[in-house]
Amino acid sequence: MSTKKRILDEALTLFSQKGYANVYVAQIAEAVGIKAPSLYKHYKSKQDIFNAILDEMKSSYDRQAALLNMDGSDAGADAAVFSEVSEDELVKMGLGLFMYFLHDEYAQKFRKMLTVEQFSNPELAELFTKQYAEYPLSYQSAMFATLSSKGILKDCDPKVTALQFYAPMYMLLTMCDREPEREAELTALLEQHIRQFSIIYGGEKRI
Amino acid sequence: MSTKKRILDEALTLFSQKGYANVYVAQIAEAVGIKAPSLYKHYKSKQDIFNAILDEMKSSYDRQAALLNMDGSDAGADAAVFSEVSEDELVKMGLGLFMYFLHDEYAQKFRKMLTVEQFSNPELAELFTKQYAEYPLSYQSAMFATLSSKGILKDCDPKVTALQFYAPMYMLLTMCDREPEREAELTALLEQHIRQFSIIYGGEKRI
DNA sequence: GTCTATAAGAAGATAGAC
DNA sequence: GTCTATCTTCTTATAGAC
Repeated sequence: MSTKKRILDEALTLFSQKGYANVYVAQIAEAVGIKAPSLYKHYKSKQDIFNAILDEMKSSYDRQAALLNMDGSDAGADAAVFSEVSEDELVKMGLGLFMYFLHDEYAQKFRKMLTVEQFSNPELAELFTKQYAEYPLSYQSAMFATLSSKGILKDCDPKVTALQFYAPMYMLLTMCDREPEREAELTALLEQHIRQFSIIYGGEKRI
Repeated sequence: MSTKKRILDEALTLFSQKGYANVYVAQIAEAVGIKAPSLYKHYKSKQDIFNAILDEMKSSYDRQAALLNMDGSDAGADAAVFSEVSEDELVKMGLGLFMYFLHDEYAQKFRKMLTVEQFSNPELAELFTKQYAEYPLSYQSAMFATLSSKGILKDCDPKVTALQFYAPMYMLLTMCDREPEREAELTALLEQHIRQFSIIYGGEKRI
């Protein structure tokens, strides 16, 4: 990997652990294996490194969303898939997605960095809400709307239903971020959540 | 108010906005209306100020929990109260609690500070989880268990039910923290959440 | 308890050799 | 592109007068 790219990687790791202000350029340089002044041949300032990470973050979200079909463009089609799955399969899918977001290094570091920097400027606050609330909620909302219209799910406001499905998952994810040693316990709770949701919201044709 | 106390107040305000590392003792002093060196007559270091805030935070939580009967000691009694209320009253109570946590300066600043500092040490991570997940969940869990046993609520795992009730409220709260201008919109969503929860989980005797 | 002056050191960034 | 040496500025903290 190029030095320029490796600087971004190591900086992201450090920023996600300590926050921007607690990371010194010398630390980033050391992690990369060079001295601090060399770093300035690649980026003109520490802030410039942060901005580059943010740019990367924005474009990577699009890639990731496309990968997971979570860009909101095809929720109807996904709903068609969901409508065929059993409760066990729903659990498997939910857990799989959860594990991906929990363990994917890139995703986890982005999430932590945005978490600790969210109040440092309004642009980051908006990005945070979009990424971890708006986008997933709008996608799931579209999916639940389709499922409701087919009578597979109880006929409730899909936006609220999405909130009730997603918010617990997100809370458990952030708990795992803080206390990774509790992953097993929290994952079990996640599974219970999905099963109970499926029972409570299932229409005649239980999903 | 004593200078010593005012230092804590102003420091908390600044820490919650910018994070510990981005706040300089000179800024705290200026907010209090004194010069930085004077501050060292009250606290021996910047870290000492942070620790004092943390101590205050811990004890204030106990006071607050007692005030709101949210210390888990009396969830059964609260359930008795809940079992008598209508859906409208449940909404009113939920919104009231939400508004308190959203607008109470102390509560909001604590929450923001803990949010941005949660990964800086394991003790803070644990405190965060306790305060914003474990405690509220265990309280509500006890309450829902009582409601279930009385047939007022569907007979589901109370821990999961609490998660599904609380996590959406907490998510909306953090969204308001980031983008206060969206309060009206998000509060409306909160009300829908409570109403839908009440419908979905209501037993024969709808709460 | 508050001030001014200042020490001590950390951290971002640059200069210029290789 | 990387290094050593260095500059500059910022920041915590102390000394000592009032």
